[in-house]
Amino acid sequence: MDYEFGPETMHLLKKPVTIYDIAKKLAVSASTVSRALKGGNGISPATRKRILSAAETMGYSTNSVASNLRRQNSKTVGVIVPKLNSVFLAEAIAGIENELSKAGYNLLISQSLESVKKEKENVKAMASHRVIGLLVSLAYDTDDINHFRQLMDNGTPVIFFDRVFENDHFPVITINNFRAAYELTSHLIAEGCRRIVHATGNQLQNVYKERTMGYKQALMEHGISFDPSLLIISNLTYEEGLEFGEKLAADGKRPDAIFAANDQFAAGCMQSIKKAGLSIPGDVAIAGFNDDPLCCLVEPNLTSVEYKGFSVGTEAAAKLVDVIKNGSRSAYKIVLKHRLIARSSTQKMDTLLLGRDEPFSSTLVQ
Amino acid sequence: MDYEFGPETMHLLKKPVTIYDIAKKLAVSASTVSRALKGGNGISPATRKRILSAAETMGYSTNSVASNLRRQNSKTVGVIVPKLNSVFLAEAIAGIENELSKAGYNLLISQSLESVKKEKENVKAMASHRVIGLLVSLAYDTDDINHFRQLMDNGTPVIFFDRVFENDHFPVITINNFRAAYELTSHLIAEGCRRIVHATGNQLQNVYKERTMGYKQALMEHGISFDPSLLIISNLTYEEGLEFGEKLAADGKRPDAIFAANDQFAAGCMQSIKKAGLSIPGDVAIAGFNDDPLCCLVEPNLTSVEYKGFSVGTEAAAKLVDVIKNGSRSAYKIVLKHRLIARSSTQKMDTLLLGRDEPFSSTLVQ
DNA sequence: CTGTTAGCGCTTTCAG
DNA sequence: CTGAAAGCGCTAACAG
Repeated sequence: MDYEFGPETMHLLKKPVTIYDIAKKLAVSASTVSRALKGGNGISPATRKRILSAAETMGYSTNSVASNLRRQNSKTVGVIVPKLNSVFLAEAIAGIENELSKAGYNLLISQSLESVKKEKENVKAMASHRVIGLLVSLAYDTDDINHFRQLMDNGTPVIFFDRVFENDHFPVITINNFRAAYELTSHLIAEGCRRIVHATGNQLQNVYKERTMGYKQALMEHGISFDPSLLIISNLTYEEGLEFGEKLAADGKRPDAIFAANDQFAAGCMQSIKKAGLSIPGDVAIAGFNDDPLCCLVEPNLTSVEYKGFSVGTEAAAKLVDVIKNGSRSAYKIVLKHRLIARSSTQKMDTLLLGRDEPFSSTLVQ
Repeated sequence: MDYEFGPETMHLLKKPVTIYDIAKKLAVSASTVSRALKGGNGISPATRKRILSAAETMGYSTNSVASNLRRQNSKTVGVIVPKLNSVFLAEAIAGIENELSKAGYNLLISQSLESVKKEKENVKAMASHRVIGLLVSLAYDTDDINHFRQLMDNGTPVIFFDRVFENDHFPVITINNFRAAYELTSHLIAEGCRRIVHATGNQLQNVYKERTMGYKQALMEHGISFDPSLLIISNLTYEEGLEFGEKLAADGKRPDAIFAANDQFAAGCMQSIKKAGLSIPGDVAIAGFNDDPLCCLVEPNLTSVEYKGFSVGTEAAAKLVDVIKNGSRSAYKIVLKHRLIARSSTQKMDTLLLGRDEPFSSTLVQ
């Protein structure tokens, strides 16, 4: 048999066998079959066995579409992320899938491609599919979350992770971005840096806004006045990092450190700064954020903030399962651990590895 | 209003509005509402307008579960991959989502975690959900594809990509792994390497098996006899690469090149070999496979075979859409372009960049 | 323990 | 152009 069911040959297809087919064959009622199939009580072991084996031989496959409609419950969870091809988000989704499949849920996934517009469409699709919960990391330009309102109104739990919007209605899962950036900046200052560039993203996004605040706070506390010309807003791609590094290397009044809000940008900077013949961290110290695997591949190794996508995903999914099953909310904000990992890209002094096994903020904060 | 719909407060939830609610409100029939909503003909512009605006204000959201059941067509495509947190697969899935969402389909995604057992469960779940098509990259230990049989039998198109199983029933999308490995090995030989290690994965997997064959073929054609002790079967992680590199550096009768079947392993080797004080490519040339972004981050830059996950995903999805819409099969095998990119990790001689803009094998092969 | 019955929300003939 | 009626496949009262 070959792979060629054209519009003309459709009639050749066996159509899926239903519980009625099984029922007829065994001369029982459909409800008996239904009961047998779902494995609870209220049915004799004998008939169950007959039904199960008939189902097997007839090639029966539950129609969950029908079942979902009838039970008003889809066993499907939606996930909306800005993009699927990012190490962090891929890790997060892996964590989510892992957790959710354990709980017997399926995953409907879509990407907003960093656009609120598509995000709104995605939400609508999720609503149509009657997902029983939604996990979301917001698009680059999302600046309010009214488009999630309707879902919430009919009781569908929505949980935000990583790129979130602080609010009083939905749980939110992040790290303490402020604190992490504060720690990182303080580390740079401790290494003797004074003119520290901060390259970051859209300030509408909590993650970037908070990191910027942490950066400013650290400067302030160390008596360094904030220089707006050292704050760079960028899309934080590797390429933009490259470009920025080039410009910086040519700069007469060159900064002595770069703190980028992600590792890609930092790696780009590193590349072009090395190419320009400057030494790292001697001339310019460089730090990133996320602790992407690339941190240990570039030379010198890149100082960064560890923030595991997999755990974020796992945590978000676990929280969702909890909310679905218990219907209650135990915390509206979960702050996950982070860890500053100082590597050679910032260690001008002979300092010790700063990575701490006792990270700053651990889990649950109400 | 707060986020706390417990089992006790469920009655507070507005339940979703149906077409009947709209119908009642406007004193028309449900079928009229249905027609209006789906935007075809057979309805007066005036009533359509009324219905549309009522739907809007009432917060109507199509119940696609019901609609799918009725139409016997789910508009949902399934994706099963060995894991979600791999650069290649994340790229592939991004490509798939991109293509499929353009066509108006939704994505049900699951990972087999490299286990046939879970893969089988995943297939069952996909079948239950009545996906209208399935895209699959196989698990590490999958050695037959009978578990996809039933889906095919009721006419659901299944398309394999990357890790595939050659067969006469389902389309398959890959690159010419044999050829790519052949080219890469030949390149190493041209650079003067003679004792070339090939580190690869499970030989049940087409991708690894074919690469091994390409490697052997190149050796043979250049009069180098195949030495089984130079063929390493591994899980190809970075860590295993590190380990292997260490062992190799200590080896008295050291090989002069490593061709790893992925970039992670190659990068690991590079790391520990550099640490051991050997020069790359002087003492040992190293090449990987996939052209992961890391290739341009490590030093020296890693020679690899470009094979873009995004295009593979896009191609697979496009093919699926085609099959779904036209029901026919135009080719059972699609071979995508690959490109050998020689970088400094293998260029002992002063050869030119080997990257060709006219790659070897382009698209469609029947 | 098993069967009957009545829908879940939507689409689709078929009549008007 | 609109309405009535039937039913997709399954589940859950409710009877027996």
